[in-house]
Amino acid sequence: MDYSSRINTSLDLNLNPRRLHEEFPKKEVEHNFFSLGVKKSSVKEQQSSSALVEELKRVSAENKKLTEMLTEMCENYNAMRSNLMEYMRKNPDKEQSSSKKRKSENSFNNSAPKSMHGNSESSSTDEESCKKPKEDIKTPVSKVYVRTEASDTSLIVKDGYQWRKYGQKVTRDNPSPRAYFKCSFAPSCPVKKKVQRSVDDQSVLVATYEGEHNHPHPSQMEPTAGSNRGVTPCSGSLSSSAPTTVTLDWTKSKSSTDSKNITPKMDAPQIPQVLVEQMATSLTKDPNFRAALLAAISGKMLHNN
DNA sequence: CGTTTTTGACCCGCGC
DNA sequence: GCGCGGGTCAAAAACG
Repeated sequence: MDYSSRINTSLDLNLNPRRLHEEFPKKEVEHNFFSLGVKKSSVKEQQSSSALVEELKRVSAENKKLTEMLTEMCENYNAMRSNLMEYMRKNPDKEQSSSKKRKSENSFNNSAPKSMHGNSESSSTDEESCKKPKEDIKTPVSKVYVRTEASDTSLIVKDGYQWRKYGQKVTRDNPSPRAYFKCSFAPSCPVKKKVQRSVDDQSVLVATYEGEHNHPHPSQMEPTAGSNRGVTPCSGSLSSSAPTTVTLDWTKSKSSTDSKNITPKMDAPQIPQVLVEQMATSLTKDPNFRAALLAAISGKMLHNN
């Protein structure tokens, strides 16, 4: 796998034009890269590191922009879903006949908005919320679609929590096995997770979360600046509505040196702006993230050389 | 040696 | 009541 060719720190969000190459003469970067381990302080190196800080700021801004886009997208999705609900209410007999419990795994394809294509989109199964009112109130269900390498056979979805596998089954409607996990971070945590490959796209893992964590997120246990309560954002507000769905594409971050430390956790579609900024801040403060970023930037530049 | 994973057995709800 | 299928249990194996 070509490590450096896959990492592009710019997400082309039109935040800033790519001015990296103008600011970094290649030799200087190379010098900076190879002298990372050796404590040397030259004027050039300081310039390079300040440029790196600039780059870091740019990436942080992009990250912020991304989360804003995600929030906006989720809002659009919610609006679309409510439209769909309204439509289904007006045309009840058209949709009702096929609502069976065992079709719930497949149904996201049928109810997905037609304007989207590919498999990076996600939609909730409205029928789930309609068919199981009791359970929805008690145990909120959310779905996360994770794109992985197709060759990767492990049903592991890194979401920052600690899971213990307690079962695996081959279900009727999907040839790939479904794995059952319990949250093992706290003994009393009731959250369960089911992970199964998508029928349509074997490279997509479908993780279904049931319940709410009754403990802080492990990554937020460490002393960071005033994290309010340190609980997974917004999960409580979703308990009575349809299952939440989020799509993540982790295939690109997989080559990162320490991607598990920056695992995105997106249980909720609507992320408060304060939280977004906290996430961005904590990312930029994380030494592991900085090191990984540094390696990625340096690797890309060396590759371009 | 403690923890986690594997996997067959078992339980339970649902449809016929 | 019976069979089917999803979900869970628990003993054994694997792992660190």
